[in-house]
Amino acid sequence: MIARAQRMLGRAVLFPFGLDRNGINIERTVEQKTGKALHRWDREAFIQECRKEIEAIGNGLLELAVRVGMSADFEHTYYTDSDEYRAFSQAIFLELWPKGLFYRGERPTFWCPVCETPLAEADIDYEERPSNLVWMKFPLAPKGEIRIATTRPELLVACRAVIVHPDDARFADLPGKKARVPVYGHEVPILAHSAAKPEFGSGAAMICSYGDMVDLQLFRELRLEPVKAIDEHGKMTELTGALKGLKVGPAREKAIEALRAGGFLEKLEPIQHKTPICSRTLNPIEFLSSDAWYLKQLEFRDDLRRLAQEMEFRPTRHRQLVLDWIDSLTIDWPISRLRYYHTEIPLWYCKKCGETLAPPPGKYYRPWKDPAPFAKCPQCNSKEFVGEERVFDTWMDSSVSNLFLTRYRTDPDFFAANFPLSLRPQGREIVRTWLYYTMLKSYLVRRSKPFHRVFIHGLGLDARGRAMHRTLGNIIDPWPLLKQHGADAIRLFVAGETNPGDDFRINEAKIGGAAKFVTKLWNVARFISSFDEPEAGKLQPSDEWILAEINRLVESCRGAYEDLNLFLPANRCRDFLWNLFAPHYVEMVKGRAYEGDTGARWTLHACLRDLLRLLAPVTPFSSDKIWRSVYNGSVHAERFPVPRDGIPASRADFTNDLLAFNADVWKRKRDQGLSLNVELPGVEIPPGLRPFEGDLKRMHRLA
RNA sequence: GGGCUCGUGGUCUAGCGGUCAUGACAUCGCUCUCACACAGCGAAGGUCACCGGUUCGAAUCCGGUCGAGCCCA
Repeated sequence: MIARAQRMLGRAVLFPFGLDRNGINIERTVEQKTGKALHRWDREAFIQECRKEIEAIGNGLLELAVRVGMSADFEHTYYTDSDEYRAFSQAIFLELWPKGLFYRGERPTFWCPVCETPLAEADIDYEERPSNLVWMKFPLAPKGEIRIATTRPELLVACRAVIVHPDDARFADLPGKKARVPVYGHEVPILAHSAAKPEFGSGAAMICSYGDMVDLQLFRELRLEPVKAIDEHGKMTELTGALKGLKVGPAREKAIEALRAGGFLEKLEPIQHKTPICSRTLNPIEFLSSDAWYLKQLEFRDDLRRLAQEMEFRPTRHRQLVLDWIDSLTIDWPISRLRYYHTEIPLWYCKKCGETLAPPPGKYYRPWKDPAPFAKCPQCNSKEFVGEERVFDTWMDSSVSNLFLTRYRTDPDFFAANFPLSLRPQGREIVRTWLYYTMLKSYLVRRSKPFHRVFIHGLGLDARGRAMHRTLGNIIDPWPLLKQHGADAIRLFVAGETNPGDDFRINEAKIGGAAKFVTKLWNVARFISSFDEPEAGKLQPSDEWILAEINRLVESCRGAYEDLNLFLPANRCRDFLWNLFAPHYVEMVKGRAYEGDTGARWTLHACLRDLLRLLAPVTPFSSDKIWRSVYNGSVHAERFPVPRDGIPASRADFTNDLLAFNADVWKRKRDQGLSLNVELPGVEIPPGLRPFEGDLKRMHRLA
């Protein structure tokens, strides 16, 4: 709708269509369909399977995009899993490589035990989930005990310290002493630290590798030695003794039993616990130390905040979403994933000296299968290399779509003319990923904002107001709605339901209501098209009145479209046609129109032309169909109308009186049980409406 | 705990200082009136969340309370 509106405002619009087809989502689909986890597949076979699957899904989406009337350049649809796109994504990586922005490190990060890969902060959601707060007693040395509450008793073996708040009087004498960890028996120091929350649990917390973000920070800060209690598959390691091989859930139960048996368990308190989960699988994530590639981002936060200020946002308040996200970042971006259907990280390692080697940008590199593009290691002259097996986080690809589309690297003139792009339209739910990462990449590559304007739309919600989720099973299939009500009705509903940026509940009854409007438009057009359109006409006061009204409509709709607001035109046009034009103006001038009066005929056509053009971005199918059959060419090749000169705006001042008078006459007839086409004697035209006397008398058959 | 939104008839929404609060969908009644019964006309339905303040006057501005949603901690 935005593309169509911008075109009708006179702009040349580049609206490429692309599908992001890399990633864990498609891999998960294949895993679930075949019942075979990725890491048990042959890599090549798995990639083939994913490709087959994504082709079908992608084609379905493409078909849907066309059917709903997206006005994109479907001739040049791009796919992020094409060799060309992947080569481009790798090229950006390789371009940034010499700048030292990437580093490799072994450190604890977010880890999804289901996907078996490290994740970035952006991949993590938080959800309130029921949990047990386990109250335990830790013996003190030489005597006494301390009460500690935890939600992660299975991590006892990895406990390396106990903390209490420095101002907490209950524990004032404890810092400096030692506590003995139940079941496992090792001693850990009790420390005063402000990270302890006095009001949570007993006020004392155990610090384990790694239960949560606080654990992670404290291990780093206090230089504690981590213990690996959970492995990459989400199972307990042999260090946990009796828990070995269990998944986290059962291990927790068993740990509680062990505490109970040892007399350490005090009580279980059911609580709602904010649990970090993988945004794709919705499984609780773990904090695991693993080897990963990182892209620096924390040091650029001030610049990114500045870029966010330099871009215009629609609605303006949604700028806050990206600012909040930038503020909340705590680690650099882990960009490597232990997955297959992604863009490969284009790196090789020297087998002998371990040197990391990066090839020149340009080609599509698959280090896990391709021969190394090097003759010898520049460090040690060795001729043997190992290809990197890991892949990029998909957002590494998605975050360069703007550079790809502006032909960075391939067409300098085109790039110079089109970067930054004028507009990024996208959903609210991917601000912290697509928008944020694109800002980061454009900043690193060009020190520039990626877009002039960012349009952030809301989400379509189900009937109960919940966002649609595969796991919730509440996804609404658009096809039956399209078949029943048509694309225009759905578009009109979506545009007119809520203000720009707000979420909207998908309401089939209201889509039906929108469909009625489309029918109404069609009927009005049919009526008007039964009259020839004169070159010009002698305008009567009624004609000038409706032209003054439509001038106002044109002006407000143009302004709204400029501002990327579809809500206002959708509603104003509906209101104008249904509540003003059709029942009042059309009825008033019918008599004249049938008699061939040029003023009425010219005005009817003028209004229809304006309405069709104003509605074309929202209801492109019907607007165009009508335009083609009544006038010439396509409405989509037209510009928006402009207010007509020579119509006094003051003519619109009659509107309220006219509406009131018509309603009054209709009411009189009905009170007297008269049909509308029956003559009604004895009605005076109010003095204020004298100019309309002729039309009003004929409309109501006033004697 | 912090930030951002928002609370208007059954549902969704307009109005953002000044006549009896807008329209849509749903409900009810009447009507085939020469574009349209996928219509027209009419009816019922609202303490504009609550409390206080500013003002001649507030749904509309200000403060607070309560509630909802989202994001972040």
